[in-house]
Amino acid sequence: MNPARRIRDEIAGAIRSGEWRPGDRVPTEQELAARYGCARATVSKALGELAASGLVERRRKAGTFVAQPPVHSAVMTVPDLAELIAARGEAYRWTLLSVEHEAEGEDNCPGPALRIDGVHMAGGEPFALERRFIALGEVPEAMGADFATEAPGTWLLGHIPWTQARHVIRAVTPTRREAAALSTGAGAACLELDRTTWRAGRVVTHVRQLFRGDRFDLVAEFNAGP
Amino acid sequence: MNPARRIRDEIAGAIRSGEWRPGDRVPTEQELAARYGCARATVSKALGELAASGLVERRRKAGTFVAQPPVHSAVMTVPDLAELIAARGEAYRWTLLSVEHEAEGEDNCPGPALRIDGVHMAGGEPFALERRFIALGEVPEAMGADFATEAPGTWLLGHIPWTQARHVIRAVTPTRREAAALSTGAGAACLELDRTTWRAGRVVTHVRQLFRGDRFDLVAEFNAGP
DNA sequence: CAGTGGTCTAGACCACGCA
DNA sequence: GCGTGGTCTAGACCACTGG
Repeated sequence: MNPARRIRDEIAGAIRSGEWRPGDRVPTEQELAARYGCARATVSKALGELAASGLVERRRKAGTFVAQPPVHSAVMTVPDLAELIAARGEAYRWTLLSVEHEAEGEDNCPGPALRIDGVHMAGGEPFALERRFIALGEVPEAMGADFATEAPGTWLLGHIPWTQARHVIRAVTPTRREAAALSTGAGAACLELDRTTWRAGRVVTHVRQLFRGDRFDLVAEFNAGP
Repeated sequence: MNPARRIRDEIAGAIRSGEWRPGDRVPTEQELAARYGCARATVSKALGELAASGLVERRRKAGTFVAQPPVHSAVMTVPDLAELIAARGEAYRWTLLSVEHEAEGEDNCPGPALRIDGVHMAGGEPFALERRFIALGEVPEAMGADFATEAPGTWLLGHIPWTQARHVIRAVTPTRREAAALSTGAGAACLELDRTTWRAGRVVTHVRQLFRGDRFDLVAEFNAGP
């Protein structure tokens, strides 16, 4: 076994099992190097990975300590709708409702923009409503795209990879129009996913997706450490 | 500037700006070492960090490549309710409704368990309903805890740090009882957060929290790279 | 089988922050 | 000051895997 991996996993195990408690001091790099019979750089790499994953905190002069558990963050999977629906064994289809050219998009997507409305369908049934703004200042080629055949999210993935994004998740009661478009009851709870996407600090697109509460949920995993 | 940091940031910038596209080949460690005038180990560290953050993919013999953008994952903040409410400037209070000792908890928390029901209050108003199971096989000391004065989540944090967790987020319509307990309309959408928590592979606790849709939303950030 | 990343070593110097 | 982590070097060997 890798010395670095072994050191990392043994320390991670001691922390996760509760043997080492938050605030406990981890042995110094020199002590660990002596104990494991390896170079200090190897120990440094192992501790660096543990620090990067949040299991320990390192302070100069003071030493390395077991960190306080950050129970509050988790990695959430925001699925690609086409993939998600295909994985369920249902047929996916995108239905375009409208494309409008606007001089001023909205708060979350300023400047000239396209406003695209459509529906994601699963097995012939509406699955999610989508309203999207695409900043034409950032993605002028969106003017020439055909959003009737390809969902705008899919098109954007091919043209603007490597973005940063912010998601806001809410539970909302749909309007009558929305409920009708989703073929759901007027009072049925829906999950709203708002995503704003940047590239190099500038908004590329903003999308609001509305899901039937009885057909969609999000899953997030929290796994501290390597 | 750190050579390693500089290499890392310049490559990350080239990827995020779109200059280097997914699938593009990154120069070899030797080429980068020569270009930046540093040791190969330094380049290796920088590329390793980029790989750890998902910006590049490394394959032996083949080389290092710009990865496909994983638009589907984001880091979600699952707030500590007491902190969240305090940050809003409202008074936080936990109200215990009941504690039951059960021989068999439920699917998500098997074996003997405590079942605890209660309400998280913000500024005198109900903010979230909570039903929690605590596995007594894993946390026998929970029998002696006073869940009237301390919310079970807070108590657990002090006794079982460093767990792994899985969250499921849904939009639901509350039952009449739940709506009444939350002081909200019978048809108002609510956000449900289900969290199952493990330690060393065994379930420690399972909690279902129900929030008023008009008073709570979740935020997730996606920021690939360092 | 050759080139790439993966890992490790032994040593060095620096920066920081507590005493 | 002085001990800690932070970083870097030059070199080495290994493991994998694509051509």
